[in-house]
Amino acid sequence: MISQAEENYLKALFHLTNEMQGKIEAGTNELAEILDVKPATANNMLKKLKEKEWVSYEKYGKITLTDKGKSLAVETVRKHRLWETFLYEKLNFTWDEVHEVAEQLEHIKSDKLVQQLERFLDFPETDPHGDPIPNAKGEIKFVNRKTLAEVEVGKTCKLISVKDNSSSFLQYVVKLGLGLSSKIKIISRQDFDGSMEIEVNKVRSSISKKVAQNLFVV
Amino acid sequence: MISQAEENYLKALFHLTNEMQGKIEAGTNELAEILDVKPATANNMLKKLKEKEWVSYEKYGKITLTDKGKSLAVETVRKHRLWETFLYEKLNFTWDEVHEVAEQLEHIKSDKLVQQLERFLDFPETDPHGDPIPNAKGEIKFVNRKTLAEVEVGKTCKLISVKDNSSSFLQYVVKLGLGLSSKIKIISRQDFDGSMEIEVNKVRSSISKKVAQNLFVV
DNA sequence: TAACGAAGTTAGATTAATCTAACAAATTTT
DNA sequence: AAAATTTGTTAGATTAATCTAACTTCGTTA
Ligand SMILES: [Mn+2]
Ligand SMILES: [Mn+2]
Ligand SMILES: [Mn+2]
Ligand SMILES: [Mn+2]
Repeated sequence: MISQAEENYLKALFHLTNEMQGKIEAGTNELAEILDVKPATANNMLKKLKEKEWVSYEKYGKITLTDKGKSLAVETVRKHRLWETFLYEKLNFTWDEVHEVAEQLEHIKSDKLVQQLERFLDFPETDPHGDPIPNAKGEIKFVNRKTLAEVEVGKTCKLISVKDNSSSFLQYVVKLGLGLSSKIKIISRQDFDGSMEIEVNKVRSSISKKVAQNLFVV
Repeated sequence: MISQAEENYLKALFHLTNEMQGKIEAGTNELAEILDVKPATANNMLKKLKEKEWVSYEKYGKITLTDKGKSLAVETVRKHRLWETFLYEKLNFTWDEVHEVAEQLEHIKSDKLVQQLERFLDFPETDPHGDPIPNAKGEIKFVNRKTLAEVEVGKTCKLISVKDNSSSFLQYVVKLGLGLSSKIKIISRQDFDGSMEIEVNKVRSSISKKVAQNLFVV
């Protein structure tokens, strides 16, 4: 029986290796970092995951998910995003509130629950942050997207998802007048720090490069 | 922060002491029994619960919940029954399937979730087994009920709740043609073993005393 | 009331998940 | 290539929840 901790590690590895543009392997420290544990702890867990054949990794080497590990991770991601959608669509949660509770709900073990929840939500394709929801077979509908930081000055684009799911970031995004599907026009960009001025619904704001890199657009 | 195990112990104590007719205190062994752990384990946990002032108990003495402990237990019962209702009403679960999943869902920590779930379900008063759902203040609408074993021969009564929530028992109840609100007529009762013949929708069945004691009627 | 069986407790071990501190290897910088 | 920095590992300790085996206390019955 897979534990909650194990599910969290596999999910984190999936985010690091499969959902990151141009990355297919992860390191102990970055894994520890996003799980908010010490590297020693992650290292200890890695040994267990390797033993169970959910990751492949050798001492001092890089970490990758095995097929089995990836499929377990995707199942957890699927549950996470279905629950976020449920909270948002049915229980009046805002998009900055759903993540924390979904972190707990994703660990509930019941195949029927997931299947019925998906039907109840009418087979949603994306969660409240614009991220794709894997289907029952573990297939993920990939959307070609880039970050706002990569868009040229003068162009207009549409926000389709956010990278950082923290409530502080999401609340800031709302404050900028942004939500999923918002049209964003790039007014100007500073060369030296990558900060930029954008226009949303006729309102102009200045945002840092860091912020722009956390907004995915098409 | 209260752990899942602690919540399970408090809930079990609540069932033993507050929801059992004519019982206000529990023993270590029966507590261990319903939680499916060894007496030594329960004893160990009892020390922690006492330390946290959620139970009052002295070595070799009886166990009772403190006010704080009772209120925590009721909150967990409330969540359990709301989730059971959700699974039954919205996700097409049958009444013998809801308990196991609710055992997990009851531990999710989010006040907003509980409050919104209750609203979403339109403030249900009872769960799929006929048990009352405590309100947000922890108040429970008590219904005067007796077990089928106590009903006189010749009388007709109505099933309002079941004591045993195990799926094997619930499936047996369904097989008898029974569900909540079913009318049951007592045809006869054997003196020596308390078994009885009942009639439900013109169909007669014979049930043991044990079964009759697990059916609550008015 | 003494003994017996039931109920309850203690001691010591185990497992999972975490930590700190010290150490080792790998990579980058000078 | 040596030094410095970053990355990763090990050893040992801690906490929560569980177990088994042995022991103690309680309550009932002869
Ligand atoms: Mn989680
Ligand atoms: Mn999300
Ligand atoms: Mn439970
Ligand atoms: Mn119930």
